[in-house]
Amino acid sequence: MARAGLSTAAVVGAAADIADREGLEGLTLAAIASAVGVRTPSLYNHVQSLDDVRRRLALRGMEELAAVLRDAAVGRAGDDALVAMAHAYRAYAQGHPGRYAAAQRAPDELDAELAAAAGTAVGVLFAILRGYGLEGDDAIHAARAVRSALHGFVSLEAAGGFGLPVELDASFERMVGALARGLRER
Amino acid sequence: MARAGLSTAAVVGAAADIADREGLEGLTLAAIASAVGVRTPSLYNHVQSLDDVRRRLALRGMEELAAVLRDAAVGRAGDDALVAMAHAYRAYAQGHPGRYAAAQRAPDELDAELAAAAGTAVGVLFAILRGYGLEGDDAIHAARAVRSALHGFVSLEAAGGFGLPVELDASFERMVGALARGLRER
DNA sequence: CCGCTAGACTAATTGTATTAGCTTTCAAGT
DNA sequence: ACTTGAAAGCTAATACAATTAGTCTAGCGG
Repeated sequence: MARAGLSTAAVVGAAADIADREGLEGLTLAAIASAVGVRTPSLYNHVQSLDDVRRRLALRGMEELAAVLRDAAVGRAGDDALVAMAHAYRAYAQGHPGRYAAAQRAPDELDAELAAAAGTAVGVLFAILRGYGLEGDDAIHAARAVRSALHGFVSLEAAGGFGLPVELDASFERMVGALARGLRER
Repeated sequence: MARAGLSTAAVVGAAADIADREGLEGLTLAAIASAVGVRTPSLYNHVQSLDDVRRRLALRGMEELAAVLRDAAVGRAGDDALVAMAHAYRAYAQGHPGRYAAAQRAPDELDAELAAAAGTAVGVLFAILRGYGLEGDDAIHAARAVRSALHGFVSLEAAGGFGLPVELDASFERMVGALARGLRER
């Protein structure tokens, strides 16, 4: 009963570590409680439910991803910006697989915060696309294609979907290069 | 106790329906048992565990996907084949989201059947790429890019990750067109 | 110093997977 | 037809996760 000095942020932080280490399915209230040194029901003083933890984790992941992308793109333009952003994207997904996976959940309508964070991340992409002269519908379609390629690659990579992990860096390089070419030559 | 005439295939079939309807998380032994009109423990006469069900579901999904892709590509070549295969891919993922999601799990080393099914599906893609003059490493990198784009698109689409689902068909068309161009112009 | 609330706890409920052991059906062999 | 044995159902029981209810106390505001 010695106050554990817990907080919502601490709970979500522990959840993030577990999700990154064990995967999203291994994220359990019991595991979180054990990690922060408390009994499971005590977590309910800081979060509403396991699903609430997942939502907060998704938000944190999306915010971190948006920040990483922005940092990568700032001060760059054109292919340079696109390549830097793509590598930052992949690095984040590799370094924080649990948070990245959590961030891919549907926004849930009510969840304005998550939608805002996602908007920030997509905003970085749109800024880069503007450097290619893409605006309006063209930019929307292009952004969807770029997101598809990046998300698809890191998802398949994380799932071991590419068979032998040989030459994955080269594959990614080439794909990003092809994306850049596709954006330029439209 | 009137023999329900159950079989492994029937269990997996019910599981496939549930997964497509409710999502992979909604796939529970209790739900399957209820669907086939049996008590939960009776399922163990036909499958080894819930994870075994998931594995068999993944196999079925990958086999179906491979068949669908082959059917779409057969008798076509070049852009025609690529476009047809891409649309078949998306249609399968949309029509059978649970099976598609199940099929994305890691092969698990031992699972030669799933690996073989995945090999068949990828083989269709390689055959199409050969029509673009791509062989060896070039084909591997190209296949990874195409798979990334397709999987990324259908995943984001299924997760509602694209915001408003406006113009998604057009986005997909354009992305596939860009893929075709990218393969040609290398 | 007092009291009250936030935050911890234990106990209990529900739902899931899984195992054990019993029972019944059905078909194959006599 | 009769026996019998395994396959396929069942109930009962265990273990673990999420969640709720209700209790207790630390430690801060007055």
